[in-house]
Amino acid sequence: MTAATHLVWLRNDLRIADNPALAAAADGEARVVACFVLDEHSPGLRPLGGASRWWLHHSLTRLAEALDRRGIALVLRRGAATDVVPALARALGATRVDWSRRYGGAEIAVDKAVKARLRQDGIEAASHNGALLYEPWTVKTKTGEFFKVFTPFARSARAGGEPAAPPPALVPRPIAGRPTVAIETDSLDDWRLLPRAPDWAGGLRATWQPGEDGAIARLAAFLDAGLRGYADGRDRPDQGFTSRLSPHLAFGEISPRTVWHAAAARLDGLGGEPVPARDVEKFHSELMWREFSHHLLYHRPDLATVNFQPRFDHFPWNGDPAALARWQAGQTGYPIVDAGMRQLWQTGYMHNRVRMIVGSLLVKHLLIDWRAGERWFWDTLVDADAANNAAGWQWIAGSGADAAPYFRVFNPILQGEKFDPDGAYVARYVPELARLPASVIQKPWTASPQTLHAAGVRLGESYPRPVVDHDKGRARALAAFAALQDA
DNA sequence: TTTTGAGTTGTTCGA
DNA sequence: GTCGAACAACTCAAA
Repeated sequence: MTAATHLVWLRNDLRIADNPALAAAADGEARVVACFVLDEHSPGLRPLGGASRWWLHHSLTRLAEALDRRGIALVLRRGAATDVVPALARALGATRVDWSRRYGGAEIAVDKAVKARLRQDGIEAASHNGALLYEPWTVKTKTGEFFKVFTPFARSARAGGEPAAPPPALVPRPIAGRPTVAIETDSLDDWRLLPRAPDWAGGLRATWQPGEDGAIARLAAFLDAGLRGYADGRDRPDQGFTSRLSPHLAFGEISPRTVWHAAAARLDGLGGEPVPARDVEKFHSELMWREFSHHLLYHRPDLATVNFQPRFDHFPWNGDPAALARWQAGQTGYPIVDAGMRQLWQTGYMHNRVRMIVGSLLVKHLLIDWRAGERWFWDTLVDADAANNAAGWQWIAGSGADAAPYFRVFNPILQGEKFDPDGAYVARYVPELARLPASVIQKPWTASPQTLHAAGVRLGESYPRPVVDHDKGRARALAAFAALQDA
């Protein structure tokens, strides 16, 4: 008598530990087969950006190795998931399929269709919570609505119960669990996820270790070196207080509850020096922002393309392509902005504080539609996440939930002086300014000719003048946004 | 139903 | 340099 087969369909949960879908599939005597489907065919699914494709290649490579050590094969397939997953389940003779839930509109539609097809075929199908601390539909206001303000959302979610502790690690399965028949799988190289001609991924390779082991190592490094002092240090792009777990969370290489509880454990000093409660609370709050973004996306599936506040639909955006290109290239003439955009281009990542500064400049000073920024981030960020990216851009534009007042326009000079006081961040990513003294590195156009000459800076040649004067840009933005109120 | 307090991340101006 | 007020009015969420 042959053992039953369970299929686990992995998507944004590329890990072994605390993976409820994998655990459900591996529960019992059945042999387990895992699959990943590169779906570039289903309607509405957004194609992965370039940086995400690079990350996915390496994450899948690591995952295949880790699964193989547990006697589980990873099958790679390309095509519309509604066809591919049921077909694979039938070919394997699988009796059930498990997966972790996704929260975008198109993703939910695909998953529903897959579930219906499987059940038609008499195959059990079960979805699990592998990505969130709180399912979006479980957090509701007293009147049954979804929350549109962060603080009451976070309070209400936690009042319903603190995040569950992750279960103990999955017990490795014996080699006998391997499938006895050969299963066709795509070659990962054929998917061409890695850039070539040119290979622009050098900076990514130097910065990141994709995969579950990399995620665990990053968490450990953060707990030891970033959590203590996090509440204040997290705003400093020149220092190393941020967790940098975002891409690992985006691909599900580590679960949010693993991260949550690992930070909470440091309160007591377990496994290290005790950390002030304020730092742990601030970090937990950032995880709750991730929850809130998913909450918003679930209730507003078009969050990445449609203004959360409809009155923004009439906003007179100025689509100046030359200005957008300068922003993308890190040539705006505002050093903190250019440092951020170049950090993004080189490493696939940008410090959170700097994301707000560059976003504000694009939307307010340049009056460019936030969706242009959202698309650029989607393509270039290794942590590109449908919920976080869309919610973040709508927040900075003022069109989102719980958004800042329109008159809150970031001053890129002041922000640079406040959060990169020595200019170390600018010097690192805008090397042509590295020799300027800290007093002018955030505003090189104010430096004397002697200072510029001594630092080897030729304004307008080696480094541009500001794309728009701050005071003029601010005034223009306030006028445009104020008109929105009267409309 | 009405009322009330509150709301991630800022800047500028004038004292 | 530091401090408080002004910048608008609105929406949200709960009492």
